[in-house]
Amino acid sequence: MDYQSYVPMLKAMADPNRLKIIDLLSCGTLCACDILTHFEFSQPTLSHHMKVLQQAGIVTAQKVGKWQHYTLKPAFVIAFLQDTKQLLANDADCICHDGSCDNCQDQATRKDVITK
Amino acid sequence: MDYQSYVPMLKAMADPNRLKIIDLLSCGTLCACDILTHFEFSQPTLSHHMKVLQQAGIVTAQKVGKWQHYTLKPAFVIAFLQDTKQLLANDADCICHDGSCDNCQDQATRKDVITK
DNA sequence: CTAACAGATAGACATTTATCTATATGTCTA
DNA sequence: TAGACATATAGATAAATGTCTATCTGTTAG
Repeated sequence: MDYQSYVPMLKAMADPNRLKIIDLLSCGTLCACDILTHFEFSQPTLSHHMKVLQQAGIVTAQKVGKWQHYTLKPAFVIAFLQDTKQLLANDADCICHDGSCDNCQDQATRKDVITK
Repeated sequence: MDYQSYVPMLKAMADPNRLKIIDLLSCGTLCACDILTHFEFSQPTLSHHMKVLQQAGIVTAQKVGKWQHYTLKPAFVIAFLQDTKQLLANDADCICHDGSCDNCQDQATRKDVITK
């Protein structure tokens, strides 16, 4: 599979504060000051986290007057779920390349879990 | 949502080499020496990465003679996909707690993406 | 029993990262 | 135009992390 975009997404998500930000934004667009009310850290720290999320392609920013509006990118939601399913699926994309390795067993079971 | 197990999983996955190990194991059980052939780093480094994956609940180890057999935990596959869907879903579990915030819009669209 | 092999542990080191304070930039309002 | 407000940037620092070499433990085979 292609790790080029998936790994940066995982890195950006692998921080409890940023994960909570994503959770907040899964609700919809929020400005920085609204997000900040949910945390104990400082405003520059939030600014840093938002930059990380943007660079990972998770969030977009739109300036409206004084406010910076942050939105979860639909493309991220789609890509992250697809990449995750592809990673954990034991299917034709198995790294053994031909699906014939001794380890390519229990495919049906794994697929059940992933597609349901 | 509950970040207690999800964040450590994300942390463990957010390294390109460990992600490749997970990809390899999504094929099925492998011993350490087999995994090592796919990488440039040293044996102690692999040992370190496998420990991280175990502590995150992603992988189980079983010693068979000299060999350590590593397997992707089915519970991880299930939990990680569920947590991911719950995080990215814009549903009743929205952090606003009552689904009534101004931002709770476009729910139908997001849900389409996640459940299909 | 000894040597070879698989893997784990210890400790060091360079890099990354999450955070802070101080300050700068940009925007609105009185 | 001045001041208040929202956000970004700069620079510092402590902690975490990925990697290495050296060494240790445990298992198998001769």
